[in-house]
Amino acid sequence: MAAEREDLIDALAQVAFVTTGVLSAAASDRDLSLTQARAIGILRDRGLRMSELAQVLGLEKSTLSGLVVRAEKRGLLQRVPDDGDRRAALVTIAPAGARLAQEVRADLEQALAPLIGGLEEGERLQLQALLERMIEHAGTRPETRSS
Amino acid sequence: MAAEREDLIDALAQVAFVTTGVLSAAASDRDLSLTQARAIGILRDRGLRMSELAQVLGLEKSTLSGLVVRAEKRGLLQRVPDDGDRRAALVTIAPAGARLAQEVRADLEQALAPLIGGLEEGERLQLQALLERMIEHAGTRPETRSS
DNA sequence: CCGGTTAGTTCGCGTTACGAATCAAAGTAG
DNA sequence: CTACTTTGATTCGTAACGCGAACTAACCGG
Repeated sequence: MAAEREDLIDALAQVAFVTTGVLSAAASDRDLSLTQARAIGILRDRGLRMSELAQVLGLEKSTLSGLVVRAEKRGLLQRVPDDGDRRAALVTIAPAGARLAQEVRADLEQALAPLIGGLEEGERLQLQALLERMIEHAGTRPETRSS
Repeated sequence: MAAEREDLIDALAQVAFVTTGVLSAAASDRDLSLTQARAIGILRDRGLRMSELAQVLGLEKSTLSGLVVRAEKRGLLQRVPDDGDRRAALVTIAPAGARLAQEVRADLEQALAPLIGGLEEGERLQLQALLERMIEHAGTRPETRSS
């Protein structure tokens, strides 16, 4: 039964690589790095502070600075000063960024279609439910990083 | 029903990021890049030619060269000449690399434990089966990259 | 042999990411 | 009100990653 768990890990890893690979390709078609694509995807809904976004992405603040500067130069993101704390900057998505995010998302969906297309409607829902349960439990862990 | 599919995509992406994030952390604890970790994971079983490994990883041959050189310097991989074709080099895992792969894998398993631990035994098998079906259909697609 | 193809390597370049140092704004005594 | 510390973010130097173009070596068909 330990072997079973190992196989699950393998399957998870493989699917993860395929998914990120596809996303990375869709992103780079639009001159976005995988991380930039992630960032605009995350900011689709809400704005975040630099430090918050860095944590979500698992990056150092210094790394994020550069990333946001580049994205801002391209008009994909924008930094607005957080009123109430003049040190903090709120990163929000700009119209062009939202558009790009939409496109990348569409490409991702299309590229993954053959994978999930092989599943029945009910199986898709099952899969989604299982994945969402996993994500829930992921929140339990405080840190993804160790160093 | 389009919304359902979108949610599945979201769930897939999130799980993919968590998984690669965890793996990346486990790898970097041992001074391995995510790609290096992938490489030694792939070579766990079988040896591959440079070009084959490059394709599996979705990398350019030139990129792989550097990666293998660095890994070889650390005694993780080794290149043996392919007899029958003196141009080709077979990349195989070295003892130290196999040990590291084992460790990384153990860490990955441990880090993912809370996620899959929330599932019943039967659900785990279900999930694994669904993921494996997806991977099968992934093989149908000829190329993961576009440019 | 000789052109064409295939396997790998080398080189130069830009991007990504990290960590240490720095700076400004907040918070916290005393 | 003036220090001292903490927090949010940027800058700078450095290393690794990845690409594409150019190159070498070996195979392959005539």
